[in-house]
Amino acid sequence: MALKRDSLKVRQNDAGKTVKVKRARITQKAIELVASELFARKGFGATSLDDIAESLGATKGALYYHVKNKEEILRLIYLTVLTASEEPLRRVVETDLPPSEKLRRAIEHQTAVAADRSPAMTVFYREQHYLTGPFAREIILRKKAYERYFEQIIEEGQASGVFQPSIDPKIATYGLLGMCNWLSQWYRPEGQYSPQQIAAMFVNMTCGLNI
Amino acid sequence: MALKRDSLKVRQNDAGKTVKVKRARITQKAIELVASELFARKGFGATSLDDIAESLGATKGALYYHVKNKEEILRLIYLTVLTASEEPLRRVVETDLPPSEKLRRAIEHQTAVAADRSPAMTVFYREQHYLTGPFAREIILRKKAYERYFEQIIEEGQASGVFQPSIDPKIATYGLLGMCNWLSQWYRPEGQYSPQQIAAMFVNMTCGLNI
DNA sequence: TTTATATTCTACTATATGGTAGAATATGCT
DNA sequence: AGCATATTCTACCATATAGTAGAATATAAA
Repeated sequence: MALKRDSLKVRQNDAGKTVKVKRARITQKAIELVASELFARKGFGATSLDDIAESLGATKGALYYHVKNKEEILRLIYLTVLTASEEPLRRVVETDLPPSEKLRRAIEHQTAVAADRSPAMTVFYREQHYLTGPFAREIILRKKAYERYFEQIIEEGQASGVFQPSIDPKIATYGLLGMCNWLSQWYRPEGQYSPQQIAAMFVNMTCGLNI
Repeated sequence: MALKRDSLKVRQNDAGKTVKVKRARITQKAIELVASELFARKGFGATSLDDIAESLGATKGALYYHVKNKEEILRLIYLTVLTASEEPLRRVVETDLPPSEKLRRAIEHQTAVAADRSPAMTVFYREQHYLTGPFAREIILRKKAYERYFEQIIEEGQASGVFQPSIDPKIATYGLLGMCNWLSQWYRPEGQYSPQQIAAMFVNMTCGLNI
């Protein structure tokens, strides 16, 4: 079922000379990207390693030169999403901006991540139960820590009297994250609004947090 | 691996008489409930029919007397969630209440559904890609129709001048549904707040929709 | 008790798939 | 060119599991 790749054939180049084209080489990143899309579309369990290999124009055996097993591919996706998420949010929290502005930026950031890592995000919030061992525990902890950033911003706003004190910061965090992360269920890049525009509407919707 | 069920043995009843105990009978609903929990915890793809049968104290063969195949179990779950969701929301939309009150009730309803059908909801928003054929298409349509209810409420509120006109009703709907449905990722019945309390906080958060 | 029906169990098949070993091929260096 | 290394391919194994057939057992009615 593996595709016969052009790259294995001898081709004519621009000058008409026959040259052996470099074999299209597989990389970990390529595996991760292709897998993200397949996992998002068909699910981790329903995507076979043969599927992934075929999408890369290679065979299953080649995959195992770059990754230890199927779960490692999933691990790569989780690490990518976390890496893209954590740092920027941490920086927002550590600025001196007023809480409402911090929250605005946090929402913008979360929306942006959900939008442009769309397939990876879909996987991130859907296939966690396939992770096992220490890595699974690590993800749980890092997700909790990530939520804490949002909670901090909200607590700060409540302490300085600009956010409603009647809303539990944890619940508010879940609400905001749900709103933003849900993008992975509906967002399409070709849609009417940019992630920034969507984030702006979300901010407007939730200015109910302000007093 | 199948459990030997007590119900197959001859027991002594309270009066000391030996009686044949009724065999614990499997029903479609029992299969659906057990499967909901297993699917939510391990995923549809990673849950085998043997797993489900074992949780019911039966064998796989018995399952096939009540359902046609594995996908039908998933279909049952989807139908249950939709049945529990659609009607009450439709009634809210069709009342004469002011839009802001309609929206409050809609949020309350959505939160309640997400909370007390928790495993089923997890499955509902995670395993849709395992549905095939006409049923898959039906689900897509009914989900869209469901979103339309929310959009209607928001449009109505904007038309009567009580909701901000700058927010696209579709985006607002996605935001609100995301907020509520995200409960399936974190809600635990033994937690600090009731679904009603959570819904009240969500309503407060999003009163930014009001002018 | 007998009989018909409903329900479950046992044992099996066919298939898909994660993973592996070693051969084959490409690549880059000397 | 020749060699060592990196990378991919082919062919295979072992296992899990959806689904099936028919025997076995329970249930209810007469």
